[in-house]
Amino acid sequence: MTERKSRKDAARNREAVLAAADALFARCESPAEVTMADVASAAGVGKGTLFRAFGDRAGLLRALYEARLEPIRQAVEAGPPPLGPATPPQDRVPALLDAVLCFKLDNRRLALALEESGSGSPYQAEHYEQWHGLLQAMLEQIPGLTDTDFTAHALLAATRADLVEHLTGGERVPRERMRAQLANFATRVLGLGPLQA
Amino acid sequence: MTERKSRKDAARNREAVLAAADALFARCESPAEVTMADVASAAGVGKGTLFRAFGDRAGLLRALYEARLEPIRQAVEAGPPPLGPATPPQDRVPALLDAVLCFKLDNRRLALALEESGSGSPYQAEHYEQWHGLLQAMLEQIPGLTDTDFTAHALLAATRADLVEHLTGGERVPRERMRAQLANFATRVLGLGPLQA
DNA sequence: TGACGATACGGACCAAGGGTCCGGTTCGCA
DNA sequence: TGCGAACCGGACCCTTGGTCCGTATCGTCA
Repeated sequence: MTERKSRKDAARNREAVLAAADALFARCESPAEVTMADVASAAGVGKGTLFRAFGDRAGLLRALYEARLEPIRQAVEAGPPPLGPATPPQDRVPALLDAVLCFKLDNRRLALALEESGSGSPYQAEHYEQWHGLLQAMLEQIPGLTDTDFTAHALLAATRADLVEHLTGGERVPRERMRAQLANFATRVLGLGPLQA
Repeated sequence: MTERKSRKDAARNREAVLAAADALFARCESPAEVTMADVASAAGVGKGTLFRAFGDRAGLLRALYEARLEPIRQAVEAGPPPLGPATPPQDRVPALLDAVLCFKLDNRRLALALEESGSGSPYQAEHYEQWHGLLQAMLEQIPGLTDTDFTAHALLAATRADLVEHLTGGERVPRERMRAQLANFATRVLGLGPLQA
């Protein structure tokens, strides 16, 4: 491990900040109304501590996001089917998209905060690169598909946090229905046989 | 006309502000680095004037966007094929998507500014509602398609400004290639016959 | 044309929030 | 137990969106 041991008060504070931020983003309506000062005071910590630990607001969001994302990443990299690597692409692509969608559904506020307030476009984020790369590699193995780079982007775009938020919050689309619609859409894009209702 | 006559200095200033903002957003790298004060001074106008004319930053962006969008809207509502209403849906859907994509390509910075800095999600914007509604109505007329609401969202998501920006700016995808890829993607989603390279 | 009410102008001003700084404290190792 | 390093935290700074009000301009009516 290259990680230098840190003082335990520092580690404790880092955890406190993560927990507090998590709670605040979950509680609040719009991520914009959670200020860094709020997070600091909720964690019982000074702003200096917060910024030293995470660099800036985007850093805090990223750290939270990555922590939440870890289980899914594990399941994708070395888990059981249909997410794991042993699954044929035709089934794994929809499974991956479904996992991403469910993640966004379960972490609406957080994903929203990261995508909108995160410095620059979400396309520069490391985890996006990973999802896109993986998805593209899977698409590449499906015969008859071209433009896998663009197709991967387009499929992932259907799971954008603000779209998900709009569908659930504004149009009141239930979770299961949305998952079915995305699966249907993916199936159609993959061009697998005649789609059924 | 319900529009009350305004004083001509007001009208002149409004135009000056629009022109200045247009130029600034086109010139600058990221829309975030164009401040309201910049726009005001570039237009030779005070901040008060600017805010009275447009309400807030989002209002200015919207006004600019709408002005740019007008020609396309016209072409869609009552123009020649393939954009006009006389075109069969199978051809009109790709045409519409292509038009939207070209618009985003031609107005990258502006669209980016509106989508990211525009108050709230871009899904609350009036023009998005219009595009989505129109697209959905067209999809509805294509036999064999279900989930037209979601499908319309997903197709439009493939033309999001930050994705377009990422593809052109980061991945250096040429304009024509991108248009072809989107057309291909749309075709596949519409489920029309076997797709060719 | 002169005067007057209404409207617009514009820059000083305000508030909020992200990010920085540094004196004081705590930690952990010898 | 002593000491240097690391950390703490809140006061402070600065940018930026947005407001306010005294002043200038417009347009109309006599």
